[in-house]
Amino acid sequence: MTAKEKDQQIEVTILNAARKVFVQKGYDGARMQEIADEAGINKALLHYYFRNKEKLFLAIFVEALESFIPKIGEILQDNSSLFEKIEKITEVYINMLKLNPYVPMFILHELQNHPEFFIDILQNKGGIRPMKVMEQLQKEVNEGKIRPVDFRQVFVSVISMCIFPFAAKPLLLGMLFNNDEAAWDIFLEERKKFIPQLIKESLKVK
Amino acid sequence: MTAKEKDQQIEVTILNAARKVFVQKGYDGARMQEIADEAGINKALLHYYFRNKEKLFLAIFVEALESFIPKIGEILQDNSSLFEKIEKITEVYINMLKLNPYVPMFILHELQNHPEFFIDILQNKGGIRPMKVMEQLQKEVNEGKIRPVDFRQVFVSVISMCIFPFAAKPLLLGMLFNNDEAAWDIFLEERKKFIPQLIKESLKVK
DNA sequence: CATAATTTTGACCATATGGTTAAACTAATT
DNA sequence: AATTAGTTTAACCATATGGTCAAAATTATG
Repeated sequence: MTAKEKDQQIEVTILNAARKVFVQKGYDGARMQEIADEAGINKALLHYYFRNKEKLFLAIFVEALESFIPKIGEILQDNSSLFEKIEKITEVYINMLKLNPYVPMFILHELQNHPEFFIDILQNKGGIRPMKVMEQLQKEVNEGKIRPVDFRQVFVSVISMCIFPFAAKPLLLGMLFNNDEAAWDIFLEERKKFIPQLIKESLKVK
Repeated sequence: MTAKEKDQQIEVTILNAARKVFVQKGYDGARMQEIADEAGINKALLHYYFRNKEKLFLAIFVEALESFIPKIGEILQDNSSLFEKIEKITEVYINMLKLNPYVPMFILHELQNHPEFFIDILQNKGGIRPMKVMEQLQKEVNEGKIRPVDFRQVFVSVISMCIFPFAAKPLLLGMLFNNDEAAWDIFLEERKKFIPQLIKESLKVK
């Protein structure tokens, strides 16, 4: 391994450690020492690679934002039908959330808690262009296939139904699933079908 | 004002200050000094009334949990019909969230972040008994009025659609509302009708 | 009014934490 | 091999923070 390769390798190691700690504990709860330990290096070296806590945090936060937000944008823009898009979003997001259940809460918590950081970031990474889907929806309304409805209400509902259960898992697992993780997994799998069906059955004019 | 009254008064003042700071910044981000300042007292006095940060935090957290969770329980238990219950939950929760938009995120964040605190609390405060509604739903299914459906999916969906928009407000406001707060308020008001209608139209067998 | 009990305060303490520095070590370059 | 540039470390620093304490101020009690 050349020096440069090793250099990049350690940077990746640091980012992995930082991601783990920041996402789980948030900016305020995260400790540079813990990140260093997790990465198997000492604190000074951590500061050598990322000048300070804020810079390191921002790297993780932007990465998280980039991995979660634009994916919706892509799907909304593609050529599939309205309901296919809802199915895709549900499927893609629930799968993503099963792998990274804490990321959305992390994003939302930091967004509320440290807005200073983000005024500019959101301008670039936080945008989606819903024009295309809105036209698709309007067309289906005009054709009498679905009832008139505010696109934003539908959109926010789909996203909410996908993401929120992961945030509320600690509560829901006790309340509705007797702390049975397997039942929870089944619930999530069924949810991939339930959400699109809920929307479809509700909007379709029959 | 007698001494006892003043005593209680200052305790309330402290709790108000603590609520504000903890809910906004979370346990890790909150500073005892800031709470003292907010309450207009000094730090030593704060420790005189609430021995330490954890005790003070717990008072606020339990209060938040008690004000948010049992309210669903009540509605689910009362004598109104299934759809009336969904309407009530939506109405009550969105109103409550308009007044306390940060509370649910606060609860969920701390629940993930400091589970040590909560193992026992949840046993008492985190329970709801969905038996009654489940029977109501089952009855309507048996009578052929609504299609067969997992109660938990419906319940989680309603809660998600109510709460999540408040958590995601910083993102949504920019993405869908051009940072227009008035438009956001209208959106929330319309949501009180949209959510029950979505469920109703979807479940009703026509 | 005098004494006891309670409440409030400023000064203080121990520790945790983000960050720095100078020296040691390693690897590339000549 | 010698020099240089880049990497890693241990020791340190300044500050923030939760928490304490003894004295002062206030309030209740005999």
